[in-house]
Amino acid sequence: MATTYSISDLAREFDLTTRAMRFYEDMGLLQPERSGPGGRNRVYSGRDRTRLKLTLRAKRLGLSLTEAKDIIDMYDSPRDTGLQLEKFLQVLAQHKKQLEEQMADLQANLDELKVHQREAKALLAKSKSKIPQAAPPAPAAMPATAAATRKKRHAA
Amino acid sequence: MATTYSISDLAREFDLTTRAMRFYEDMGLLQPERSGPGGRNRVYSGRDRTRLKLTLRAKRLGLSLTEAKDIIDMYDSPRDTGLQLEKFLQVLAQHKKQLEEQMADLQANLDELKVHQREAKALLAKSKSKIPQAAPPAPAAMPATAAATRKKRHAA
DNA sequence: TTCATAATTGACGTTTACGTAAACGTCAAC
DNA sequence: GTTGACGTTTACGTAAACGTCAATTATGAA
Repeated sequence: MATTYSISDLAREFDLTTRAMRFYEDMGLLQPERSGPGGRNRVYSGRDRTRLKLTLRAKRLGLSLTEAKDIIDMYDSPRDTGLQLEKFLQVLAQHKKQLEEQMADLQANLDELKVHQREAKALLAKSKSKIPQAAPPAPAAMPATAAATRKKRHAA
Repeated sequence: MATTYSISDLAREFDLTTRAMRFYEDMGLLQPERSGPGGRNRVYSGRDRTRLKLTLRAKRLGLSLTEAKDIIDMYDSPRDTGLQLEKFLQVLAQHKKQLEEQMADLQANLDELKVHQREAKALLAKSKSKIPQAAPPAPAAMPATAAATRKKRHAA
């Protein structure tokens, strides 16, 4: 039999609340089966787990849940005919372009960050070699970014 | 005299509404001067323009406006003393780590995307060389992502 | 049996990031 | 002198993504 998961299994593994998981289900991202009396309890498949993982990765990259769903569904959809394949390739190309744009943004941030890092290190070295208390000139330009700082849950 | 901008100048340049710009001001991201009778009209400096640019880049990478402000302010803040410099370097290192994590996410997405791309191309070639109408097997796994698909404004 | 633990379904609350009027001022053009 | 383009403030509305109860049920341990 295929491995399955309870809602709290996945919630623990990916550090999110069960509320969030049910919400993702409402959004159509997950489609767990049911078990127990009256089919009350949710049972998640490996496919659900994968989709959840992809969803969270998409979120970290700034996508909305709807955007995430669209893409995941596309990758997950049947591509039987040649027409579907061509359409699929089109969307892939577009998606790829977007990813590469984001890569550029990221790279720009990293580059600027490194400049500041070098600058700061140089200044620090100078202030240490000379007088431990001085007031060097002002900063230079300014970059910006930081990856998603996610909130911790009730993980006792 | 330094170059300045009106609110619609910047709104046009960065494709956002004036409402958004005023909102960014409320958030502390921009601090335009005032001009005209009673100092009603906003006048943006080059520094404002830079901060706006950085804000939007941060947004594209999935940051909230508050997160963006924190970072931009930090890069923009005075770092006179050695202690401030060390603190600055600490935060930089942390920020860098986050950026690199995001890089990894992005790279993973791109990699998976390329796999699918190759697969689809192969299938398409096969279906073209043999019969133009066939039904090959099911898809493989599934990646996920796409950069921020921003909405167009009233740009008539 | 009773108590704790994990699960369920509502349903209202909250934060973020603006949208969308409404109502007014100003200046140039017609 | 009024129309239009651009600017302002005040203020309510909204979509997204959950948080946070509340009320109920099932299961397993004590």
